[in-house]
Amino acid sequence: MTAESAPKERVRDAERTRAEIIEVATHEFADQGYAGARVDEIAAKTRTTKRMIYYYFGGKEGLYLAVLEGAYRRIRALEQELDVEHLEPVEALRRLAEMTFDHHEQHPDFVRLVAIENIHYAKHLSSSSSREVLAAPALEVLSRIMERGRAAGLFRDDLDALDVHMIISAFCVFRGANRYTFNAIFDRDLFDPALRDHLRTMIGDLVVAHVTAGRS
Amino acid sequence: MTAESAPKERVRDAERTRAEIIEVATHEFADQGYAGARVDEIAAKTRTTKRMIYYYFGGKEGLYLAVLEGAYRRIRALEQELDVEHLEPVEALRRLAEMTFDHHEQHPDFVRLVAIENIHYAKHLSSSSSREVLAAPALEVLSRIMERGRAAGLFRDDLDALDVHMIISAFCVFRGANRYTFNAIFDRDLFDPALRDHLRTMIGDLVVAHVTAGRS
DNA sequence: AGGTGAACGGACCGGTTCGTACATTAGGAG
DNA sequence: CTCCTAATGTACGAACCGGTCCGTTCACCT
Repeated sequence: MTAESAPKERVRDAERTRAEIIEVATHEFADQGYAGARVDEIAAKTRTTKRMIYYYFGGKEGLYLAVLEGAYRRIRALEQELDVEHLEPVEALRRLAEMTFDHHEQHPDFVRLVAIENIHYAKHLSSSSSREVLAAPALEVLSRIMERGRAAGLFRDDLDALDVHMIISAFCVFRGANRYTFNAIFDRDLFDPALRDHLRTMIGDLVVAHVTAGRS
Repeated sequence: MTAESAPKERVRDAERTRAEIIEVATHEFADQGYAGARVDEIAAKTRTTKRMIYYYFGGKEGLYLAVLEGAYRRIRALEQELDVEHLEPVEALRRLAEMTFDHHEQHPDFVRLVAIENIHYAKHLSSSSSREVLAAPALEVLSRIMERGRAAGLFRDDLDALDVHMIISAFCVFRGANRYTFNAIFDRDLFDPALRDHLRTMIGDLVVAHVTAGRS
């Protein structure tokens, strides 16, 4: 034994193979779309063969579903980490918006997969193990912030948390999902590092202005 | 001659055939994506044959490009109609936002084609007859409104028109492009007629709150 | 050690799909 | 009327692509 801590490099390792297929497939589907992605190509970029894709996932659609669920699972895990309970409502809201912003910037594959899934009318997401995968924890955090803000008389009292979530989401998703056509038309790269802080501040300003509108 | 005004129903009509192909292809590409759309299927839904697609557009990619350019051309034509010069800045801005909202609601195919084009990194849009097709007239209208708003001391003076345009666009595009996953996750159909007025008012409120933030 | 089942590889198949060669007709010009 | 070309239809080919068949090898268990 040269290394006892290392769990021994097995030639045959189901979990290892499965995970590698998912990883490669995530990039391929995100890059090419569902119809555009090629099972042969995914297999080729793996250390294993196409046979294994069918062995583990049943087929192209099964693989896509696994990719989608994996992506949502990872995102949900990240969302659950955020803790803004200790901040005052206005600052907490801004931070939530900025964290969503960072989040979407750091996971372009996820943003693209969501766009692709929408092209397919979310039919995979609708069936899947929906109820378990879904339910964004970010929304619960937001609800709490807004409750506190309302109680303190800082926020408007006619607002729905889901509406506010949509505003933040729309901004951050748009930036990632539409950056290419936006750049082609307006010649502005929304992912230009020099623009990042500006946009990040903007979504904070925007949502704060909205929930505090009418209050001095 | 049974009808003199009717331009005679010709059996062979290049423009007619061409237009019908574009129309059908627009729906197919918007519905299935580029890779998902089938040339045979498009041809079958036309009164003509696949041969004509290759005759007029050279191939699948050429057809897609023609569809994309046509969609942008139609949208641009609509944008040029809007006239808010007679309204005061705040109302004008709200109206612009609401018109964009209506606009995206009435042209779901366009919204989907933009999403699809982004999946392809806007490579078709970037090459194409870009400079001519692009340049959204809506942005010029917006610039004028903001200039007037600033001059009247109603708007903040540190805002960029393109930023404001992005906010409006993000909201309206998100509603159309992400409605399916949003509905799957939050069980709220963003195109539910009962919700329409609420969302329409919201984008107006949002953008007005943003540009007037800090002003009493 | 040897048996057993999970994990794996590679060749292959059948339908699909983009694209084309070739034949044909409509309809206007002269 | 005739010719000539734009416009159109039919049939087919070749590559592609998702999916499967069959055989092989590894790792663990007794």
